[in-house]
Amino acid sequence: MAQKRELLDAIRSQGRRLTRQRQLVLEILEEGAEHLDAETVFERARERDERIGIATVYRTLAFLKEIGLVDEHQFGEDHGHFEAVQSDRPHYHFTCMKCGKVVEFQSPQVMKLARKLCESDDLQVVEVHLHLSGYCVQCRPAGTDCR
Amino acid sequence: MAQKRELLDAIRSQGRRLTRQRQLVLEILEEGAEHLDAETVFERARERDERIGIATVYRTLAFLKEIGLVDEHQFGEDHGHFEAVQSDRPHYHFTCMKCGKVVEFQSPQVMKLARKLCESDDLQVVEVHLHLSGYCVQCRPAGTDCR
DNA sequence: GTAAATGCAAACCGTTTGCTGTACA
DNA sequence: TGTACAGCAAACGGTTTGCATTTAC
Repeated sequence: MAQKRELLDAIRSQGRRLTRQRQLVLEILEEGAEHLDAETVFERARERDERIGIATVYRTLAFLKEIGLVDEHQFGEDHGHFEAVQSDRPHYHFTCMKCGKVVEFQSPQVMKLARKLCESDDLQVVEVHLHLSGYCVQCRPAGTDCR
Repeated sequence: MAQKRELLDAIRSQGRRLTRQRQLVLEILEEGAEHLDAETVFERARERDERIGIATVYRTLAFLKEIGLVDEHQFGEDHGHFEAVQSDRPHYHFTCMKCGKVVEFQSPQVMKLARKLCESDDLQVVEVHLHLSGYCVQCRPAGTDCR
């Protein structure tokens, strides 16, 4: 859970407000610890506040992203997935092409490699997205092996 | 340019047809050698065939992707970008957050690292998407250095 | 009290689909 | 000549926006 104090500071620093709805959305992302899409966040929010609207969810997700409390991922689908940032724990994802399961990795080697790739072109890396897809053990086509 | 022969085989093998429009879309992707979105492909196609429709462009892009002649990338934007595959040359992208410029990398190390990450969870890797973003030399905020 | 944020509904925009007519094999 | 494909327009689904109302500060 994010410290309430820090959260308040982050928000108020820009003359913006901590509303019931913003707390709710962030709470849902934090306790879920999954990669929820906006629709799912909306559904879960509705369970606790039946008056919240989908527009508020989208605006809040954009807002939380803007102040750095939430990350968005695409996963090759046509809609975004959101998660509360786990501070200074950059991580990467694998999606199973059959069952959709998502596995997370943490590996400093990825950032290291990214920096190395950028060196020769003098590029400054800010974000690194590594997204693998394939088959998990359960879904692997019979007879194939990790190639 | 893809060999016409191979192209025909790839298409006909499934009882499907090589139409003027499919040739046109593939031509545009190959000569552009950029990462075009569907709208841009459509505009360029219209210049040479004023009767082609956007639906045909989308259907053709999906078709070319299906038979493996075209790749789609998201680049964190809300719409897809397409490119003709350069056979067995997997590559990765960097997007400048200010000017939008795209830089490509080729590095076998990425696939190597991906496989290593997947080993312990017994995952079979099929696709690897590495997408970096940050600032190019021209756009780098003044006074900052490659951290 | 007064901006900022919400809720609702309508708009938006990239993409897909249904249908009828066209053209590749 | 039969069937895959094209063109058009309408539908779709995720996301954004305009506006009146509410609420945090």
